[in-house]
Amino acid sequence: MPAAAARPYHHGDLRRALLRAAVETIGDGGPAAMSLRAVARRAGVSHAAAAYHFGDKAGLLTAVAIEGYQLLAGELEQAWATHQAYAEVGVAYVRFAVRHRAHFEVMYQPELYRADDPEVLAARAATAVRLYGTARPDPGQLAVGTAAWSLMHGLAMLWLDGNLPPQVGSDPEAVARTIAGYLEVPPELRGRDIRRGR
Amino acid sequence: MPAAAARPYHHGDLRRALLRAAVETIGDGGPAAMSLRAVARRAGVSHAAAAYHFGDKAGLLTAVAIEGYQLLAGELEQAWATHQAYAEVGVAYVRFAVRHRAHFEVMYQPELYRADDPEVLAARAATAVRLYGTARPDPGQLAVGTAAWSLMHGLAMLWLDGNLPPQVGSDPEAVARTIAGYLEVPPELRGRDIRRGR
DNA sequence: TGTACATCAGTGAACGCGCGTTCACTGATGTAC
DNA sequence: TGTACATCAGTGAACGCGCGTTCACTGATGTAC
Repeated sequence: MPAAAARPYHHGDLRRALLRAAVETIGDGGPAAMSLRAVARRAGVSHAAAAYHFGDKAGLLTAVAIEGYQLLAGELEQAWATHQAYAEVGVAYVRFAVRHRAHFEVMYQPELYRADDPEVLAARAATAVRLYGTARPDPGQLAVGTAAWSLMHGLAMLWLDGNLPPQVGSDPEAVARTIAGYLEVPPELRGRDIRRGR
Repeated sequence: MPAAAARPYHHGDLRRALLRAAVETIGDGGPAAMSLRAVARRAGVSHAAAAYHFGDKAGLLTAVAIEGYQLLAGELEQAWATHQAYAEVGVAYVRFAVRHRAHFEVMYQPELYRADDPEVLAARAATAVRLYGTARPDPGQLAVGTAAWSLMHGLAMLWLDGNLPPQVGSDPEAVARTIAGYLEVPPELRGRDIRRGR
């Protein structure tokens, strides 16, 4: 067992700690503010340690994107399992964007990381399945799914950028639920419509 | 009249040329790739000239944002004037994002520029009026307008990021028109509905 | 239980680079008389 | 028409900075025997 007083030479779980530090750094200043050096400073290690664990800067951002897509897929799945309502999947999407802003901002800027990484592709595909409701959408599902995704993605983006007028209020999930009601989703895709208590 | 052969010391319209060079540079590599030096190189002048005309880097990006909002407001207004259909305003929004990608990417990252600049605020307000159909939307207009804006903004973002599945095709305006059809817009806000030829 | 050795984890210094900003300057243009 | 002078537009060099990457190294851990 290492001595508890002085920091041990080996961290124990530095990779995870660096990942968290990266997310915090992005949360503070956006993806542009994330440098390997800034992340290492926050984690209290030398910047070479960050390069050691992730190879290079793109490797670290790729890890952030993978974690983000996995988190998002999980939350969308849980929303559907809990509510059985398509609208609530959209609400969960917006909630994820607001609560995990750093992940979200990285995920949707593929030029920041290695978007063709197998783990990225797999995690992103898992997200798409939840958004379209199926792995192989027919044309109708594709159109509705793209509309729903666009609706929630747009709200998330406009919200995060602070571009919406102040009158829309301060509760992004409520806004998401409201505007989801303006989308004509065919009943067979809709699920149990909790807005009307059915 | 200056000699046509050798480049004259005075450019004539260097400010405009630098602005165009900035847009081209952002178009090539995204906002992160835009530096005063890269822009000046592209315009064929010293980088100090760029600082002279715009004060600093944020000043140049502010100019890009202003131009973008003015262009967008003009195109939305023209779309309404031409089609008298709310859906076509949305299509014009997506078209603008695709055709003026560089402007669009800067506009919606307010931390890149001086978002509180009076010209920015004015041009952005002009855009908002076109999106909401009125300068002072009532709650219903606000909700529908936010839904429509989110829908088109989300499509534009997902399209530009390359995040949509390939099955949606290669014509963003057609996709915009399709998904606009899934939005329940009250008839009094809708305008002449060109989808049904009325 | 001990010992040699391989491997893993993290360090610290060095490198070259592009950057934003500043500043004294010079070339060109406009204007007052 | 000319001349002096102010102002505008653009230059080139210099500065200090943070960055990503590389590399020889060292401390710590695990393993074979």
